[in-house]
This record gives sequence, C-alpha cells and structure tokens, in this order.
Amino acid sequence: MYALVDCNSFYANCEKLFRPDLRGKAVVVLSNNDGCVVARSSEAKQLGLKMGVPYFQVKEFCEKNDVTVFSSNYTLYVDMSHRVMSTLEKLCPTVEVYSIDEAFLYLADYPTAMTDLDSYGRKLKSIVEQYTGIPVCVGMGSTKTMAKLANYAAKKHPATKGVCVLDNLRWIRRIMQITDVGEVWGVGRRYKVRLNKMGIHTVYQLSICEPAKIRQHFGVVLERTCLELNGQSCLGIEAVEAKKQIISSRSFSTRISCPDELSQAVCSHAAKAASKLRKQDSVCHYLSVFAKNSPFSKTESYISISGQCQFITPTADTRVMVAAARQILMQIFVEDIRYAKAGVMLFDICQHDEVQPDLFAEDSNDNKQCTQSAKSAEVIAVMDQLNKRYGQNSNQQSAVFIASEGIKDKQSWQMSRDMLSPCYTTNINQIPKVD
DNA sequence: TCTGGGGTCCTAGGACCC
DNA sequence: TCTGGGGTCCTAGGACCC
Repeated sequence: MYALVDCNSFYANCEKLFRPDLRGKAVVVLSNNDGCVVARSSEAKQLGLKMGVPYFQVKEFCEKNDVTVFSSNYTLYVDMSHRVMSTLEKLCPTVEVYSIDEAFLYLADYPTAMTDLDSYGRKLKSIVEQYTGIPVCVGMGSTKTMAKLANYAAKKHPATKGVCVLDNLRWIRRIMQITDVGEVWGVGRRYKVRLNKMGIHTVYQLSICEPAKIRQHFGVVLERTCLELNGQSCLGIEAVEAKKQIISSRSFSTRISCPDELSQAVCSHAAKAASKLRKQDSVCHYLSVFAKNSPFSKTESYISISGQCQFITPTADTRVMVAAARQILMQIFVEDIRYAKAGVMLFDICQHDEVQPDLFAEDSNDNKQCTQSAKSAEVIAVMDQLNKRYGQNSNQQSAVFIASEGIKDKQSWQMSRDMLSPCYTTNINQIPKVD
C-alpha cells in the first residue's frame, strides 16, 4: 500500500502563510521572470485563471478581480517543503520525496498505518497542517499510480474531505469510471488524444485494456501504468540518486545581442552548474552551451545556437568550466540575434572518486596531474566555504565569483521579479513582524 | 513589449563489431 | 548471379513528470 501526500496549491499557500490579510482571497504565483502563472490558490482557480497562461495576458484581469500576484520565491518554497517532508518522515519510516510539494509513503511494512488506513491518512493530513500551516491531500492505493489517482479524487471531490483510500473494488471502479483518462499519472496531452481516438475516455476503460495491446501502441511505460491500475505494482520507492544531467538556464528580462553580455550570462550559468555538480560530489565529462531567441516572435525566425566540449579529465572546477563555456560561446556566437535565453548543460556525470585517469596525460609518472587536481580542489573548496558562510547578496550574487560572470547589480537583463515576497523563514532581516 | 526551468525514461535507427 | 546472423553502443527525438 502506498500513500501520496500532495500539498494543495503549494506556492500560493506558502505565500498566504505569512499574509493573514490574504485569507480567502485569490493569489497566483508567477514563473521566473514573471512569465507565466504557475500556481493558483483555490480562489484563483474558481475565477477561471488557467495554469501556465502568460501573465501579460491576464494581468488586467488580475487587477480587476483583486488577485494578489507574486513572483516566485524559491527560497521560501524550498524551506517550507523541507518542513513538510521532515514532518512526514516523523510519521512514516519510508518516505520518497517525489517533488517539491509531494511525497510517496510506503505503508505495507508499517502496521500502525495498515490497521486503519483512513484514520492514518487523516492523521497525516492534520499533523502536517498543524506543524507547517500547509494544507495537503492524501491518497492511498495498492500501487503508486493508484495512490496518485486517489490523491486526485481527494482533491477533486469535497466529500472525501481531503483523504481518499482506494481499497475496495466497487469504490475503485466508481472512481475510475468518473475520472478522465487524461488525469492518470503517465498519460500526458499526446497520449490522451491518441487514447480518445481509440475510444478510451475514462480511467476505467484504460484499466480494462489488454496490457500487451497498450504496449504495442504506446510502449512499455504506459503498459506499466495499465498494470499498476490493476493493482500490479511496477514502481517502488526510489532512493535519491545523483543527477545524470545538470542544467542551469534562464530567460533574460530584456533581449541581448551584445556578445559580452551573453558571455556574462553563460559564465554565471557555468558557475552555477559547477556548484550543483560539486554538491552531489560529481564531476562531468561534457559541457554544452546554448542560446536562443524567442520562439514566440512573429517577426523573427527561431534561432538556437549550441556547442559542446569534452573534458579529457572530468572536472567540477568552476574556473575550468567557466573558461570552457566562454570559449564555446565565442565559437558559436552569431551576430544580430536578439537572444532571449541562454544556459549551460552538463552531461556524462560520475562520482569524483570513480574517475578514470587520462592514460596520455603529460608527466603522469611524477603525478603532476594529481598534484594539480588536488590544488584545484583546494581552491574550489575554499571558494565554496566562503560562499556558504557569507551567502548571496540582495542581487543573488555569491560572495566569491569569477570575474567573467560580471557584476549582477549592473546587468539590466537579469530576470525580473517585481512582486517578490520576503524570505520570511530563511533571512533574519525579513522575518515576519507582529505589531 | 510581455510566454519557466528543471528533470527522467524509452525507442528507433545507424554505425560498427565478429 | 548469389551476400548471414547475432550483437553492442550511441544519438536524436519523443513522451512524460513536477
């Protein structure tokens, strides 16, 4: 038996938490650069605001309807997420944090939960809400896909009061019959269209399909989904593993054509990606750089430039990676493009102690390479320590950084976050005050 | 004027091996 | 004139997730 605990309108409720004046009011949170609506409070959903809609299209609507709008404040959401997850970890021995706002709990080995699933689910819900202030819904089922379905039902149907247990066949069939197949975990927009064409519209209809037939048409992934809907568990609790690829990228608040500005952006992304890489004790073999103009422009054709390089000795050294990124950008740069976004990707990642040394490295006999890499590791470690200790300034710039990243204060293209809330829980200067 | 930023897995097809 | 059978590895692209 699995439970899925999912926070309701997570970002929107994080924003509401420290703003009692917004109780009962519509709140939306925007993506980076204040681009799209990515979270809506229940009141905002009732007003008909859609997920993913560009903000400029609904800005006027929000003003007219007294909707409070926030730029995304990831520092706040990540901290609140930790609080929710650590609360769950106190309540169940096996927790898989699946995303910033949801976690799977494995209940089969946990007798306390199994004796009365419904009351255990309600206990989870009320304790998380009491400890963190974040409302959640709980779904339970014999597989992860069923727990997802149960969670959807708990959110959708008020009669469940936020907790839904799918443990008897009649009830399971009923829920499946009234739920659209597009709501199933693993069925996206494309698959929904194709399933509809085959006459499959409800979850129930998918569940009674011959799994082999589903495999034939859609592949092994959806076949597993189909099996999971029949109670055959194909997905287990997964441990946290090191990332196999790392990306750092951002859109600019204004278009860029100047190579120096683009280079500063790319260098910052290289530095950020390198830092992420070190946090998981990894090194990488390949680094790629990309930049593109807006795919939405009606007057310009969509152009994307990219290039990559290989490190003979895999690395996580910021200086090496920033230099490589700069060099790639110089090779691929095209003039007269209004660049809207740039980024750096790292591939072929492995743990730093699993590195295969270079057979043809110069002076391998007297171990020059080792000495050098040890020195480089020392320098970077000092940099990381300083940055950890002194954190970032108000422009999100680290205490110690590579000069070619430029000074963020002076970069007019840095992403805009015009409606940013305070970091209530992580910055002592921004802690909420009670008058 | 203004449209996010991460990730994962699977498959098909080509290159290449013996 | 006729040209096998079995395998691996890599990459690009497509689907999905939040």
